[in-house]
Amino acid sequence: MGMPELPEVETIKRELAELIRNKKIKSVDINLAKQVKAPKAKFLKLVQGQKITAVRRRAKMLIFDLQNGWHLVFHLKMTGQLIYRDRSGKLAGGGHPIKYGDVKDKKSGAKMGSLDSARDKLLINLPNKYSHVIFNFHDGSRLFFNDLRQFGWVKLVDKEELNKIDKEFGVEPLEKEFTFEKFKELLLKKKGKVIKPLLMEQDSIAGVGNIYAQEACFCAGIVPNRRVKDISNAELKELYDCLIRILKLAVEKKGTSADNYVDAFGRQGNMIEYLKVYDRSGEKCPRCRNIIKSMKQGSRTTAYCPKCQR
DNA sequence: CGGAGTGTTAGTCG
DNA sequence: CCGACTAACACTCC
Repeated sequence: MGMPELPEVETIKRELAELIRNKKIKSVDINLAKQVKAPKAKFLKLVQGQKITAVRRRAKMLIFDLQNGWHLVFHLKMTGQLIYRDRSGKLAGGGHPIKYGDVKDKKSGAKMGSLDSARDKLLINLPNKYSHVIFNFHDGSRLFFNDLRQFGWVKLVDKEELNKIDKEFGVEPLEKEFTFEKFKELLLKKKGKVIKPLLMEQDSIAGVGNIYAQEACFCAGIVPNRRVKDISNAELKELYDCLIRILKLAVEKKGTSADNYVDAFGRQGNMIEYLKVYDRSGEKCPRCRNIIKSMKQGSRTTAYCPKCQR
């Protein structure tokens, strides 16, 4: 559970933009070829020696612009990580200790990110057995593409292919063009559909996944299996406001680390303590103290409060 | 020890 | 076109 959605990828993007923009890729180690969606020789030829001119995000994808006009596109899927380390191989950011999220695991009570867990220990050892692609920069710093479950990928695309990918995705919910009118128009095009899974359809609204779709529904007081046609205009406005507010807060908190996600420094995000229903089935609703329930929608879990959400 | 659960997305099938 | 389902994978939880 807990995968990079828009806020997590946005966090990595902002950090990497500072860390690797204008750096030159000296070499790339491809340890697991299937995660690189290009012939290896072509990939190495077009990537090695190139300067990264920009780091961008589209939906849940990270894009590195290369000086030669090609682009690296990353999708982290569920357990992908992009972690930067300077030439010392230790902590980025001037040698200060990593400030991990001060978040307690609600099951064990142990502080997450306290370097107690095996995963945390793996994390400070880079490369580790999940470091499937490694970018080595000219200054000795490195970028590790780790992926436990190996669903993530990096593609090498030209401008035309990038445009094609871009067109497959919908509106960016934190951009100006995501107005309430646009939101309504998108939803009402599919008014027979169930709201929560619809919020996650990438070709309508880009970047919303299972966590933030659940949270938006809770915030708006809408039960996640309502059909769009049964939701009033006032409720849709509430949902729209909630979605934007939650995504912005999540970016501010550097994302949700429910499981594998860490930012470009290898730090956990701090959003989990602001989540109201996600992974809280069986706990008390923070609003009405009734018990939070969960249901399956498609193959994914949705948690909701049966009293607060109608 | 073993089976279920975890979630993103492409793909298949009816 | 649509929904339902599965595969890809590895680890955790019960």
